[in-house]
Formats: sequence, C-alpha cells, structure tokens
Amino acid sequence: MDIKIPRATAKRLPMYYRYLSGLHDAKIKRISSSTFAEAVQVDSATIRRDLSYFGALGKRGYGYEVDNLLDFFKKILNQDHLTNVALVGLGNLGQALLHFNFHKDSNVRISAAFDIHDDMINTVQSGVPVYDVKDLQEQLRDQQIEVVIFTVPATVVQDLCDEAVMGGAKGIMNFTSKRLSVPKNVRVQNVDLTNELQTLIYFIEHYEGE
Amino acid sequence: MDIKIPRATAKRLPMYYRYLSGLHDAKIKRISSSTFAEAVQVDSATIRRDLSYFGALGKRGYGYEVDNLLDFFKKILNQDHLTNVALVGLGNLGQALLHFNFHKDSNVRISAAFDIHDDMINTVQSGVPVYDVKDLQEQLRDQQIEVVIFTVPATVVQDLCDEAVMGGAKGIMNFTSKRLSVPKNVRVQNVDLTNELQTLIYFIEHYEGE
DNA sequence: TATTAGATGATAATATTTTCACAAACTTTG
DNA sequence: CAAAGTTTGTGAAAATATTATCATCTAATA
Repeated sequence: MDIKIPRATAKRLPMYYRYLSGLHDAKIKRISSSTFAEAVQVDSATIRRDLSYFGALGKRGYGYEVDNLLDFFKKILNQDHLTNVALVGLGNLGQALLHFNFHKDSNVRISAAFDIHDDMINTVQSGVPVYDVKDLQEQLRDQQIEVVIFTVPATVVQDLCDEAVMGGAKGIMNFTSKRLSVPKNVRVQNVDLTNELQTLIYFIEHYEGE
Repeated sequence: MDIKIPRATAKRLPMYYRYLSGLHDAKIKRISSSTFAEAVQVDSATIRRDLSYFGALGKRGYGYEVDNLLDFFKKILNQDHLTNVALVGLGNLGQALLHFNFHKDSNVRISAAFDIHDDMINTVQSGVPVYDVKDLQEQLRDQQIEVVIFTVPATVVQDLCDEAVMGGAKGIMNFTSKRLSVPKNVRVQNVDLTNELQTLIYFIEHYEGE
C-alpha cells in the first residue's frame, strides 16, 4: 500500500474512482481499458499503466472487474472512512462550497466553518457550525481536522494558513491567488479560478486546433 | 508572437502576471528570478527558462524590469482587451462565480448568464443578464462569446456543451466531474473540486513529508 | 479440446519538463 | 576605469510522464 506512484497518476485516481462508481451504480460488471479511456478522456495505455502501478488488477483478454477495482480504489483513496475538512471564509465562494455536497460520492465532509463576521459566528449554515476565525487553531486541534479549505481574501490567507498549520493541518486547499509557504510536510493544492480562465483563453489564442 | 511554448509554461503565465501586477502596484521597479521564485513558489531556473521562451527579457546582473515584463505579459495574455465569457447554470457555484469579480485584475468578464429556471430568466443578476438556456447557441453566436463556463449538473453538461460548440464556443471551463467530448479545435479546462480535494487527501496520506 | 479474437501487463521508445551549473554580460562601487 | 559582485540565459543532464509495441493470457465458441 506504500507504493510510490507518479504524481500525474495520483491526480487521475479520483477521476477513475468517480467513473467506476458510476459503472457500479449502473450494475456494469466489467470494463476494458479502451472503453474506460473514452469515458474519462485519457489514453488507454495511460490507464493501463496507471492501474498497473498497483499490481495486476485486470485480467488479460477480459478487462477489469468493476467491483474489484472499486473496492481497491476505496481503500487507496480513503473512501472507506469519512474525512472531515474545515472551510475558512464564508464569502460567496465559501457559501457555495458549503452548499456543495462533497459528501455525495466522495466521503469528504465539511464539518466546521470559520468566519470573521459576528453575525455568522455561532450560527449553523447548511448544517455546519460556524466558529470565530480567531479560534481556528484551537478548533482544528480539538476536532482533529487535518484538511482546510481557504476561501478568504488573499491578503490574510498566509496568516490564517500559519494558524492552521499550528493547529495541525496537513493539507490546504487554497482558492486565493497568493502562493502559500508552508512546512514541507504540509501539502497545498491551489485552485485559482482566474488563473484557469486566463490559461484557457491563452490556449485558445495560441494553440488553435490541436 | 506565435512561438510555441510548453504547456507547463503556459499554465504558469497567469500566475506570473498576477504577481507582477502586485509588484507594479507596490511601485517596485525590478525583480530577480530568485526573489520571483520565492514569491510564486517555482524554481528560479524554471522562471528564467519560462521567460526566455519569449526572448531575452531580463538584464544580466540586474534582473527583470517589472513594467517591461508586465507590458509584455499584458499582450501575451490578451489582458489589453476585455474577454467576455458566458456562465451556464446559476446554482450555488454559478452564483458565486457571478459575484466573484474576475474583472478586478484579469480583464475577463462574465457578460451573459444562462439558467433553466423561469424566475431567473430575463432578470439581471449582479449586473449580468440571465437568458433561457434554450437560447444558448443563439446568444453565444449573436454576442460572439467564445468562452463558456459550465456550472450545471453533470447529467446535462454534455448536451449543453454540444449546443455551446454549435454556437461557436472555442473554450469550455467545466466544473462538473463529467469529462466532455468536443471537437479538437475546442479547448476544455476541467475544474473538479471533489477531485482536487481527494487528490489532496491522497497526497497527505501517501506522500507524507516530502 | 483446439482455435481465435480480444485485452492486459510489461517494457521500450518518446516526449516533456525540471534542474543544474556556468560562461557571458551587466551593475555597482571604490 | 577596473575589479568585484550579481544575475541572466542556456546547453546538458536528470527526472517525469506519455505513447507504442508486443508477448502473453483469458474467454468464448465450435
């Protein structure tokens, strides 16, 4: 279970998992890498390669057993237990994420929210308790939350991030454009929407037809 | 201006632009690749390499002139004119994006929104007119919009995407977990939040300390 | 049971991206 | 103006990631 697989592969795993879930729900029992490939828009050779890092999961001349694969991914992706995460910043985006049902097919749940505004603090929004952002460190520690999502202004995110790390955070999802500096045992995932959009536009202009 | 630069580089450009904007506002005149590197968390050699694809933009023994670089990036990233985009689906996430001010420092503006609900259609939300999603193709064509953001349920996104493409869309930003199939002259950028979060959790569990 | 079509797993070949390391070129200073 | 100190730009090497190929192996069928 401690195999080191390429990052690029790791990034594709949740997508694979998602698709397999769908197949399972549709009661489809087997899948070939080429069919799989078409659905998730990844080359079939890449899929076989990705899966083979974990050992021989498929049968030659047959394909992959959906339920097998799914069980396997469940363990690999920690989908067999619930992961609680904290959400810091209840502006527009924060609110949207709060409503957004991660739990649905991902076993990830926002279990605590933080904000700076008095009228929010100590209320319950979409079933999630809202705490004062001042108590971030303390609450993370008490609730043993290791994953934190930041939807706050870029100007304050580094300070809050430092707090979170002191509270024991191991994973940060950063929606601001500020790049965070963290100890190297902490992982940051940046989701910069403006960035993505600009990249998209750049590609349209400069890589036309490819 | 038609130099083919690596994709990996292209993805970093908006981030560079953003950081340079900040420097400009702070009236900082010069920047070295190593300082730059620390701020955006990219190796300095990578930055120098990235910039060098566009020619010799820096001065040896001195660094890069902020305003020079910025002007350059403005052109490269089409920041010298406004790009209008359409937003399809005004659920939680859609609403959040509508409020979200892309325009602020990016010259990208949501100029049309689409939804299926009667009570939304023909209203103006956050200054943006909302149309019936039935008219997607027609409106995109009329308004010459080439970039479309989808924040709709995964079950309908492919159909709407087909409509958009017929309406002339060249770039799609897809917030669903469904991978879209499009003609190859159309570019898709996937932003799958569940995916990102699961990847983050995977990395925390399996790549501890690195 | 023998045969064949189909599909994986493994390996090899490419392609891409990052990093290293240093000469060349510039700035600054005395 | 010369020497000392910086910093770029880039060739070469290393690290990552993708794609192609093919020798098996399985399932199905006659």
